[in-house]
Amino acid sequence: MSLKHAIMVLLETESGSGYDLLKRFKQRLGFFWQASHQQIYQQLKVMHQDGLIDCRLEAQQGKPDKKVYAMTSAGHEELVNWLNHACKAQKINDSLLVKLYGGHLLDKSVLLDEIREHKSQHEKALAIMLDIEQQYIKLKAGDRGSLAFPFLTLRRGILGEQAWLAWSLEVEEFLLA
Amino acid sequence: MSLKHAIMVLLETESGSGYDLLKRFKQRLGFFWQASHQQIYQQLKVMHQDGLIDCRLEAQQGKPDKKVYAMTSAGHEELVNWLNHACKAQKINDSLLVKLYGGHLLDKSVLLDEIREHKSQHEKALAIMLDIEQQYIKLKAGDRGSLAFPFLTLRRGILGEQAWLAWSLEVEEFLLA
DNA sequence: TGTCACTATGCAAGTAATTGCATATGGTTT
DNA sequence: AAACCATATGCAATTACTTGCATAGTGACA
Repeated sequence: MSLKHAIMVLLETESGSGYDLLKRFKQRLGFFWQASHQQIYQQLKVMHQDGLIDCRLEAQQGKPDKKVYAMTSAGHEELVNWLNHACKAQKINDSLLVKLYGGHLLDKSVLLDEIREHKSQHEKALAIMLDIEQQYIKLKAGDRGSLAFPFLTLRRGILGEQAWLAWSLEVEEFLLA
Repeated sequence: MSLKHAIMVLLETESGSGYDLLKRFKQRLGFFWQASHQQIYQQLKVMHQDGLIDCRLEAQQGKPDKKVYAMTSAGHEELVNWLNHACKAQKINDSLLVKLYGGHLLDKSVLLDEIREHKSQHEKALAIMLDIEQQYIKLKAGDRGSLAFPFLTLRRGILGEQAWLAWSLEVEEFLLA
């Protein structure tokens, strides 16, 4: 399980509440990792119990109270340890492909609709990523420093989306032929 | 959940035991779906209880008995129904990218090792897929018929692996710079 | 004035997947 | 003879994730 470690990578840079982390998660890791609010809150609770993170209550005006979490040294140690051990090859369970594999069982038009919807989702995602990429490229060399690693993950997102798009086009052509 | 449906897509074409299905799964869907033997046996049990598949005991010589499963009409109906409903966008939780995102926390050489290992895994997977692609391409048009849809999923595998490789090279260059 | 979105957190129940173990035979390798 | 691989199936415990619900204040919009 490494949702735990994904959260720690974010907390390592900056402390934050569950809600903060949820947003940062979607903005920064969302291109290659998805997690729901329940998952994050549950994990934070467990991690706190395990002493990997500290928790401090913070009262706010006009808004509900926050629980602000911060890494402990035990957490930092665990994270660095995890980072230094090889991770297993990625698991990709894609139901669209299962569907396509059994494509002879359904109507071409149904498939075509789904592929087009799929394509449009990937187009949108790609547009957003290319935009972020442009922002990064415009930065002066000196300002890029700490963003270099996140940028590499963004590149992965871009190349991944482009591959999806190229494939969607092949499938579309096949279905129309 | 669609491991159930992935299994049904396979059973739809041909009946088989859990063990058979496990092998077919790895050969045919393994490029985009991974499942362990426990998962498959458990699913088959549940699907049988739910009346989606039949089960027939088959004695064998020199080998353990088999449980041969086959689709029921209820199963077929459920499958076609699932195929006709849009599926949710794919979830991709990739720990290598989490690691890279926090790359400043570890030694470049450790990262480099992991990326190279990653690259080599994708190279191997790509080689296998390209090989299968060649076999398909060599077939005469008449023999391709039922393989057209599986071929499209193979293409997805190929494009996906190529994207991983291109990205690995970018990362490698960055780490060496 | 009702509805919607945003901030902020959580429980409870159920489903799905992983990890580790267990059994049993036959054939091949060392 | 021991080790290992392939065939063939499964349980039990734990971990991870999903689904649905619940609370509660603020600000904007129509």
